[in-house]
Amino acid sequence: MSELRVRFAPSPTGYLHVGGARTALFNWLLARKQGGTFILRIEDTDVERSTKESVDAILEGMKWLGLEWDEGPFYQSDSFPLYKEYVQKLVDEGKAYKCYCTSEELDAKRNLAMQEGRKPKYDGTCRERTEQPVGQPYVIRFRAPQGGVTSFDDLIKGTITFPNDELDDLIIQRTDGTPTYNFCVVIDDASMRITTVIRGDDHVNNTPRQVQLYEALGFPVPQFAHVPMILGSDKARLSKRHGATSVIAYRDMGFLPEALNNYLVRLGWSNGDDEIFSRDEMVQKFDIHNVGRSASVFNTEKLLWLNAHYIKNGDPERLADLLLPHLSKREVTTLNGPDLMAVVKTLQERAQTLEEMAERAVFYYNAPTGYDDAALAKFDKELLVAVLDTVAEKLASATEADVHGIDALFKDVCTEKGWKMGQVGQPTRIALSGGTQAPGIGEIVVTLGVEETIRRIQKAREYIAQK
RNA sequence: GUCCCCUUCGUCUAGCCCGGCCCAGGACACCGCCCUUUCACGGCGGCGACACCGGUUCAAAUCCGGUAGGGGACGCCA
Repeated sequence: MSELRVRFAPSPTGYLHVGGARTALFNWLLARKQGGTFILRIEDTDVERSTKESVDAILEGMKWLGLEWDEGPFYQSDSFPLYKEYVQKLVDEGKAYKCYCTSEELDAKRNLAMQEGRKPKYDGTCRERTEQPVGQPYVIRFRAPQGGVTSFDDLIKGTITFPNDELDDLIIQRTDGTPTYNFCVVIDDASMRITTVIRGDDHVNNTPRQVQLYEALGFPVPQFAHVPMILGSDKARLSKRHGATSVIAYRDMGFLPEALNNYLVRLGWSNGDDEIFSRDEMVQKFDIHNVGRSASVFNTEKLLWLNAHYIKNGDPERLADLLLPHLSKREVTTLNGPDLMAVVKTLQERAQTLEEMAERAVFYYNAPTGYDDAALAKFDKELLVAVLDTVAEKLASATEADVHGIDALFKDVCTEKGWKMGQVGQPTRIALSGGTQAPGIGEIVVTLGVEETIRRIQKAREYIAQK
């Protein structure tokens, strides 16, 4: 067990999105790789926007991806007394002070500064104030060091330095007495003894403030690793407008968790030219130093390719289980039809998602109620009838019931009657599935069973004869 | 506006730290061919990038400087 302690700290204001999932994955990976501890912490200091539903959605997403945490979930809202204590400590030491400026005044000053092209930072009105108004609402601000620089060594981006003059006295406690984000993270990361903070790129600018806080509080400063953003196809920050961003939405669209994990880990991180990683390989090969410095675009095409790969190589039994909800969504019941595992096997090489697989599996359970007339029109009516009759007849007396045997049977029909395989296979396929996009004839017949096959062929024959 | 970060094929990336093996490799997508009873799978091939400008050097994708473009932050949100 190493001393490494990392955490994933989402704020419960929505579902778990792919960006957060990747951050969580990197944390998890590093913890597993180094035998460290992965902690889940819910950052719900914003009582207004945090919801129980969001917490549940996030946990559901994490579990689906298999990112099991070792400690937590901890809730920041449970630590309010702790934060208060530290705020008081800073005030007592003169490292924080009360500020009576109202939000309105602050907004006005900010806007003015922006207009005049200045940095919209707090002007320090209350920093050196001596008289303390009684009964007036106030916030508490951190007395940030002036002059000099604050810098830190980012595991991904290298050394990053900020002039202290760019930083202002941030609010650490609101008018209502609740603590703010930048303060809470520091207290939490310190008290949870986090050694490495892996988080989104968008936090880089918060880091120097936090470093100052660590130092003011006398806590050791952890290491930081800021992972680049995930962008949409237009290179703008990924949002709903680019399509699905929720991890659970991907599950519902028929993606496998291993595919999403594999996709996400390759977004920003690489191990030479490797593309496919099992969980174990990921853990074994992951190295935070191989995470790229630039943002990457989320590309569904590649995710689809990976998903198809994992479907193709997946365990049919497990896939069958996972397929169930997608079938019931289509009101398909597998009770009176072929074995679902057998069905899955015929579809593994033909589906990119479980949704697609379910769609393609429907005909196995619900006999076609209509046929692809356009496809049928390519053959003479007489030929169709003759083919279906012959096939049904042959099948009725068939002794072989495996795929090879059935395929051989169709070949025999062709040689005996002088037909081409296309003239026999295609009509039969349409008779059995209703359309032209289906698994191999032998596979369908064996999966469906000879009896049901003959029934369907006869039904199609009737349909064609009556036209 | 200010600060911080980023910039290799359409996309994900290797290479960059430790210049030459790179007129830049892999993958997805796309195009073509092959396989084939459909749809797929698979195989083979093709298209396609070092943002730009200077400098250092015998030699630069790799080092240095600048420019441009993009992203992020600037909240009593996290």
